Formats: sequence, structure tokens, C-alpha cells
Amino acid sequence: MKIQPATKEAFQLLLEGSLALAQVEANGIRIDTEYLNKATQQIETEIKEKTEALQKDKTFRIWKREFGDKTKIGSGDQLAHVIFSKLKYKCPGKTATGKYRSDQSAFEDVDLPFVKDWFKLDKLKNANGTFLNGIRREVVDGYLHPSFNLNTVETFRGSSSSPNFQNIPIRNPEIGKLIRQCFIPRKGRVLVEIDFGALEFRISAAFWADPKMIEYASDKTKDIHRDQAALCYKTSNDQVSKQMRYAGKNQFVFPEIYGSYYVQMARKLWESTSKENFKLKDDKTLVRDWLANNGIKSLGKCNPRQRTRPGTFEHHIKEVEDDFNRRFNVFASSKEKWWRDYQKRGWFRMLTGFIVSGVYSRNFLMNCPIQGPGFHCLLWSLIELQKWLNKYKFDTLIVGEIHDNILSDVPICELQDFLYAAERIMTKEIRKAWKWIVVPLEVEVDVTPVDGNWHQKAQWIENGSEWVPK
DNA sequence: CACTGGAGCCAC
DNA sequence: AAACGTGGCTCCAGTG
Repeated sequence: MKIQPATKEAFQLLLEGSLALAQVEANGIRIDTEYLNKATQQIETEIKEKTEALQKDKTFRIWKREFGDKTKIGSGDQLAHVIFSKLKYKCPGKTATGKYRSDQSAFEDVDLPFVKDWFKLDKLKNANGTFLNGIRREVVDGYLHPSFNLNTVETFRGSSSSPNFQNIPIRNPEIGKLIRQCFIPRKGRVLVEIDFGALEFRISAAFWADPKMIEYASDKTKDIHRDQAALCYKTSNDQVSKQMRYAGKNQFVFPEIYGSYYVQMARKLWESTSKENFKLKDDKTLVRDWLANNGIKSLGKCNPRQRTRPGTFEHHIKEVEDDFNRRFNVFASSKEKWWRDYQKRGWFRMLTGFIVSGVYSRNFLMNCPIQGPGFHCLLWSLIELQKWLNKYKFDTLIVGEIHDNILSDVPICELQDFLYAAERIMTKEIRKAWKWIVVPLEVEVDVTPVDGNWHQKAQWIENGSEWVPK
């Protein structure tokens, strides 16, 4: 497959990008090595205790009898064999090679404490193995220097390795805290994380040139993820809780934009409602109960070959999807034309000047022109911000990048100037340079306490004359 | 013993 | 017509 940056502009972006990222790598992130060692010791003790507890369980005796000296308590395959084959619980599916699925959701309906505890232990092992150990292995004199690559990704996004700085836990609050406490600013300083808000949706609107999407991305009172959650769960916009919005974003809007369809989305959205505490914003009503009171009591068969039955959740989500495609009808038609044109030519060009040539799936065609240019907005901003810091001889250091955000280590005396400069570059300068960004861009800023840690980051806002904690 | 690929988990 | 995109890393299981 021949892939290359096609224009001078695209080439320049990669060249300057690699120079700027080399600086980021050299800067490095400060690590609280004392905490890291203490946390490792504690978690290893916990892993040992929890392992011994599992080995006393009667389910483990069955396991032992089955596998003898081949017994490996960490093996998901063996766990699945014991639960689904010996104890005859129903397995919800097989993997590509015909083995039992052994991911956590495959055991959702298994009510054995042994299984719940096994997954708790598995989470701890992952936190220790991949993250705490992964970080410690790479620390040099108290600093971590992850690689930030521009040459590994099909869509011309970036990646990170040794260690991967772009998948540090955050969604699981306990594990997130455990790991993120390792990352600290230099003495007397703060860590600052600057995100593009809803970047991929904004780029989608610009790329597909859909007036209704552009309107959505341009109107501060509108929020596509919240509004679609409301439609999916039959509530008003005001009733959408944080969890509901999260589901709307990750189980409807992104899947829909990147080529999924109502059957898959209905399953996931319905699965979310079975989580405990999946409630409306009033914090009393379970979404599952709310739906039941609104005439939707079951998911439906989810068989793509059968017509959906009115009154099922699946039927409802199909209507939400139809409505989405009607409202964003330019998006719906542009993507068909985009796919047809590619099939004729065998290559396509991104808004940032990159040419992608070769055999690709339909869904790749939908994702690549959004994912690539989204990251290019970040890379362009990082380059400009680095130049600005150099020009004015700031002590602020850019220390990392995660696809749509920049992490910096900032002396408190430079914080205000730095935030104003970053905002200017990321929302104004970039639109002067790249006219195809026909939607406003926004930044979201998080700052840690002085001498705090990454886990303690909290949102800051601009109040008209300065940046302050929200 | 070295290596490989599957499966799972972490992020955006 | 077909059915969610991109990565990195670890452990396990199997191979030679």
C-alpha cells in the first residue's frame, strides 16, 4: 500500500511536527518515583492476598481438577472453560477462532462471587503489569520520556510508545487515581491539559459540509451528544444525566458517524440501561424504568433479517437513526458520494493535504478523513505553541500529547499568558491558516494544584479577564 | 528458549 | 452493500 503525504503543506506538517515532538520527548514528564514504588508494593501485596483468597474458593478446586499442573489462575481461557463448560453457565458467544469469549461482559450473567473477584484481581494485575511496571521500567532520573510517533498510523494520526502515554487509565476512578498520581509537575509548577472540545464532531461537520451539522457545531446552546441521548432514551434535553450523555456520545453519535447501524447501537444502548445507577438527571428515576413507563419494555430480537417490532427498544432506535439521517441528510448523501468516488479512483485526499491510496474498507473511508485531520489540528497547534514558547523564552514545557489534547508543565507565573496563547492558537490562528475549518473550535482547560498530580486536575475557565478554577 | 498470534484491556 | 475507527501492551497458548 502506497501512502504518502501529498502536498508540501502535509510534508511540512510532518517535518515540523517531528521536530516539535522531539522536543516534547526530550522534555519528559516528572514522575513521583517514591509514590510509584509505594503504590507498586501495596498493589503487589493486594494481588498476592486476592490470589490466595481465590485459590481457597471451591470453584478453584474444580478448576484445579480440570487443569492439574497446567492450571494458570490468570488464564481467561481456563476460567471460561470452568464456568461455561463444567458449570454449564450460558456463554454469550465465541471468538473468531471458536473459543469461548472470556472478556468481562461475557460473564455478566454469572452470579458467582469467584468470577467477580477474579475480574477485580485481573484489573489490579493489568494496572500493575501494564502501567505501574511499564512506567517504572522507562523512568530515567525521575523523568519519563515516552515516544510520540508520526509514522505508525494508517490515518496519519500519531501514536505513543515506550511507554504508551495515550492510554493511561481514567474512566475507572480507582485505577485512574492509582496510576495518574505518578505524574507530577516540576517543583513549584502545575500540569495543564488543554483539550479540543468535541473535535471529531466539529471536523465531521466541516468535512461533510452538512449545514445542519455545522449549525450544531456552531451553536453553544446545542450539544449533539446530549440531544441524541435524549432522543434515544425518550427524555427532554434537561433530563440527560452525565452517564446518559456518555452513552449518547459513545453508543450512538460516534458509531453512527463511523458506519455502525441501529441493531448494534440498540444492543449497547440497552446494555447501558442495565448498569446500576443508570438514572435520569433527577437522580431518582432509572432509565430502564423511564423507558418502561414510556412503552418500551424490551430490547427486541435484534435480528437484522427481521423487521423490528413496534414497542421494542430496537424499533425505537431505528426511528432515531432514520430521524438522524433525515436531519443530517447532506451528511448521509455526501458519504455515499465519498465512497463511490473512492471506489472509482482507489485513493482519496484529506483536508490537510494527505493522499491515502490503497484498498480500504467502507468504514475506514468514513473514519480516516475525520480522525487524521482532527489530529492534524492538534499537531499544528502543538507546533505553533512550541514556537511561541521558544520565541518568548518561556520556561513552560510541553510534555505530552493525546490525539486531541496537549499536556504541559507550567510555572505558575507563566500560567495566564500560556493559557491565553494556547487558546488563541487553537481557536483563532488555526482557522486563519486552515480555511476549511468552517466551524468554531473550543478548548477545555484542566489544571492541577501547584506540586499536585495529574489525578487532581480540575477544570478552569476564562472569566473575561483571567483564567480561574471553575 | 525464542518467537508469534489471539484475546483482552487501556486510551481517544 | 454492509454493519464502529485508530493505536500499544500484556498474558497466554502454541510452535519450532
